[in-house]
Amino acid sequence: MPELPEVETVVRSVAAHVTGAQITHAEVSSRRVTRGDHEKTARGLTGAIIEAVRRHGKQIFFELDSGLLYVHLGMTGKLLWNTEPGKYTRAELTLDRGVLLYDDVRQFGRFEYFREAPAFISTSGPDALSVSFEDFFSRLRERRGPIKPLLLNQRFIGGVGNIYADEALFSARIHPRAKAGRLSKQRAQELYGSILRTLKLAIEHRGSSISDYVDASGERGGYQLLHCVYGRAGEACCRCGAVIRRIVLGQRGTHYCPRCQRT
DNA sequence: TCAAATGTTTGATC
DNA sequence: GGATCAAACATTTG
Repeated sequence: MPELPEVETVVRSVAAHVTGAQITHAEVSSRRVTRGDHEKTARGLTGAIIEAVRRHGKQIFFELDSGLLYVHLGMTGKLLWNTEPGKYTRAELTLDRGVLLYDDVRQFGRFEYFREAPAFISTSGPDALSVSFEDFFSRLRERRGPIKPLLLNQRFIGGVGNIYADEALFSARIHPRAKAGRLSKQRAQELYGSILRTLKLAIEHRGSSISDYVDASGERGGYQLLHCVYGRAGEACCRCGAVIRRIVLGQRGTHYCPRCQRT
């Protein structure tokens, strides 16, 4: 479900409620989102104090006074503050000042306690909002494949998902099949700037709500109204009027303007 | 009934 | 060894 702007919005709304709170009780029912050991997560969280909530790419870290809670929303995960648990509630944390739920229909997400930061965290690439152009460009040049799937690769940069990859490529006028390593420095600069601008603007609009994304307070985002290509196949390009096309690239639906975007 | 959905991991293949 | 690609995961919705 969520990409960097949605995760950032969730983190901000959750952090405002839970920073400094103590977890008095933890119910964790899903073995899937805890990768097998839901009891470990429930035990580790009980009694812990939440010192901070951070985001790296699409990953969320609740820093505790002992250990950490790692949350990845996957496709359908939600963190909800002070709402009633439902059919898809996978974890319920009772805090000294309210209740935090983890809901996840498809259970592609994760909600897991670790005493020490696990190794897989360091395999994630630099956050899309923090990576420097030099780093971005030098690693871009090593890649021979198409640019779109590379932007979705979280080891390349963290945080860009299917919506914002398509929107950023449109903004930079780059075709999703363009070879990553063949982009000129100038076009790479254009892309880098487009990624940052697109993500920051989406954060200002509190993310994109395509189907059911909501932040911790149940609020929908507004950025979907500003999408130029994502979900607009068959409609007119807002820049040139050509018909927006949808193809499948790297197993993901990919939307682009065949006239504006060059390889 | 089929296709598609804001994502990642795994295993095969180049 | 690395990059790339398809399949798998589970469920809903059109």
